[in-house]
Amino acid sequence: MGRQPCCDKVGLKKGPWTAEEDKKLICFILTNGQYCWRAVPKLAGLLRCGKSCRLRWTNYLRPDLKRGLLSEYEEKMVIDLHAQLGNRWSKIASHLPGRTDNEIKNHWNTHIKKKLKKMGIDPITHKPLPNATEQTQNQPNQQQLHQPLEEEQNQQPLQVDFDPKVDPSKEPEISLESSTTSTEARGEDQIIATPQFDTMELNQLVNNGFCTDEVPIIEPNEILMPCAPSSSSTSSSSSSNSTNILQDLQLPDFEWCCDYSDSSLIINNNNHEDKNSNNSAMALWDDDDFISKLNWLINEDDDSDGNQVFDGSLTQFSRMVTDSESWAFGLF
DNA sequence: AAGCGCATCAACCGCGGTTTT
DNA sequence: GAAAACCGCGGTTGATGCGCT
Repeated sequence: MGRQPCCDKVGLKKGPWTAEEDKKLICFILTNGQYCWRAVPKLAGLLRCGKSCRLRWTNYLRPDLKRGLLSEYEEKMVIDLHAQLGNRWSKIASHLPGRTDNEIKNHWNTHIKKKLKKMGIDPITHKPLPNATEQTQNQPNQQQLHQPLEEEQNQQPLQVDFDPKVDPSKEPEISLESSTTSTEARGEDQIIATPQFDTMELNQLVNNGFCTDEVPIIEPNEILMPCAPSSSSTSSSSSSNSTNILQDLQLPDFEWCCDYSDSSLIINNNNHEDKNSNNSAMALWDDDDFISKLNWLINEDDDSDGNQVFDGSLTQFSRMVTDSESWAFGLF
């Protein structure tokens, strides 16, 4: 005999998640962390399968998600990584903090594919389309941009280090020299997350194929959003467009951080002096007022079935998670 | 204002590899 | 070792929104 089924699929809810479901899932993960997914629906009081919960969390509710269109640089990264990895969206996503495989996949299919085709580039092979040679004469040599995987891997690629200490408002510097100081873990799928073309080609690509008017740039520094109630925050016009719902709530300053090395999710209070230090540093909560507010937010509208009474102080949880839009809809 | 078509993206489905019994 | 469930991934779908006529 094998295992017992994780859940009885009869009677499970499908389709779009409601704010209430989001809230339940968030509360559960707040209290338990990312737990065995098959147990989550039952324990969280959700009529969903664990798979659906995991998907909802990873693609939508995770607080470290960066919402909004991909920036130019992210698009370039995606294109280059796709040239190296193909449709391995999760691997590509792992090089783009705050982005999910689903998001990248969607963006590829809806935006990048079209742009590449428009440029006369085959989005699958990353080579000029056969019938587009004329069109590509004015374009950068795409075979230079994206060489076949085997060739690329035998070369010392250009390299971009995602160093959190580097001013995030600037795009990562592209080194034209090979480097052995990559900060990323070396693994089987280690890909130097670097566009395989030089800066001139990059500029050509940007100027010829990527209209900056089309893609609002989200700078890396917007991943970690300073949440001081900004007088001119354009994102405050709509909660649904907000990068972080807590901005909308105008709670005390903090920023979401994420230690991508082990996927730990943390909240980093913006008041900390060391906020620019390595993201892997576990931030502590020292704003009792903020904590009490969050406690109140969660407890204020507790589930009537009592499954998710969030009766502990948030300070006891090392991994804090929350969501943007669902908080807006679910808690208010 | 209504109808239509297109674009977007959240969510589902199915598969393959891994883990557990 | 086999069987069955779990998990994660990639492909696809369908609901919704938006722009155009």
